[in-house]
Amino acid sequence: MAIGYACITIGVQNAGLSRCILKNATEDNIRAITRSNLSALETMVEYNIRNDIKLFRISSDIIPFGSHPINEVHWWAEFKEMFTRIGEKISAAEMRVSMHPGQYTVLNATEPRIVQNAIEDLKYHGAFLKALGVDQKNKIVLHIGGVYGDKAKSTKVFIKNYLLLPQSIRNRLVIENDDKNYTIQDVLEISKETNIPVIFDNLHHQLNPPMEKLSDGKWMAACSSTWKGYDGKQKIHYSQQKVGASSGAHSDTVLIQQFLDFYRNLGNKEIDIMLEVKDKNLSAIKCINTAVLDISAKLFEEWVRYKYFVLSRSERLYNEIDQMLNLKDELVAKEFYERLEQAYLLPEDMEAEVNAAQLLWSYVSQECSSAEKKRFEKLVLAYKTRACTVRTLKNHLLKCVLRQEMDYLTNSLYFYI
DNA sequence: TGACGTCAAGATCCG
DNA sequence: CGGATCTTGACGTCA
Repeated sequence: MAIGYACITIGVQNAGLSRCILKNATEDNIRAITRSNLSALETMVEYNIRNDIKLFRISSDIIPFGSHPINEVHWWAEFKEMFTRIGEKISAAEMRVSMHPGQYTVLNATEPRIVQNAIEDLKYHGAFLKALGVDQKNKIVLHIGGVYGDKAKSTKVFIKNYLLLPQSIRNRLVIENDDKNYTIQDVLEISKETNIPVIFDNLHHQLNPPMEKLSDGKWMAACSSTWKGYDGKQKIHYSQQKVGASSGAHSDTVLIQQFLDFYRNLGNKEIDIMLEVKDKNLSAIKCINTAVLDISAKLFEEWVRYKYFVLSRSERLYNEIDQMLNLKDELVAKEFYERLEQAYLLPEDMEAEVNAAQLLWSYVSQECSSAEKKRFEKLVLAYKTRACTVRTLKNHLLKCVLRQEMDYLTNSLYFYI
């Protein structure tokens, strides 16, 4: 069992990805962005290792224009050392990585150029994973594509084009149900003919259920047998609908009770769960700490990161959690995270925000310049009169914290949520 | 033709 | 100048 997240980390320094637009895609710029992004990847991998996260999706944007003819950089050779080093860290930690070309990579398109682009894109993803030196349990996830008014015919085209792919790419390819066109039943039928492993996506399934009505558990069991030993453990995607948003939109955070209901009903616990959620690594750690690990030791570290954020929302919740953590015997991860969720959902309270900002300021102010002091006071006043948002205030505090290298505060989620 | 999804870059406006 | 707030980009399908 592993639980992981996709592409980017919240609240981790030096882990941001860069990109460029076509207009700026010169050889030098592509090279510089590639180097920077590989360095960010290494930071994210190290973060995952520190936090016992063993499942991670690598962003398709990691190489700018990775499958576009404008990119003529032989990045797999030029950055071989970095790839090898990162790949070794991944393997040594028994982390499983994946990549997921988006909705615009359409292998079954009617237009040959689009099919060719899709093939190039899959080759790019394959080359990236190969450069890392990770084995074929590290997958490339793909949707089936378009329907073009005839699903049976388009399904055949998908299979035909799949068979055109190099064996090394086919070895890594797995297919997923989508929220509009191909149901889990459609995808399983394609798997029957091709032996491609199938990813069950719970939210897509909810929005696009097949004619045949089975429980989620039954569908996941059906997918389970598409995963062979050399493919690694069965993998699924899990997400929750964002309330009030357009259907299919991912929630800001994974609500832990809802996740536990799903998790406890899983027949097969030997399964890897990729979370698709806005707060990324934060929800991954939440779910791991609640469902997988014995967390009492980990929770205190979590609290160090969250505490000022909670204080900025509510002193009552802050005190409740603080007291809860002192009663170690009665410590329950679920209750801890449910209180964090309450804090998330509370509306902004100006008094609480000012209170938290001033507490942090009492640590920061001891070593700051008079200009920083002046700006802080100005921003507090501005915030109180609604002339600026609390974000501005937080950014200023963070800038002071980073300049002073106050390590215990730089990772505080107060600054990032 | 616009919506869909992604998320930083880029542009623009404000004080 | 810093910061807030759009808009753009690059991809393809579908209503």
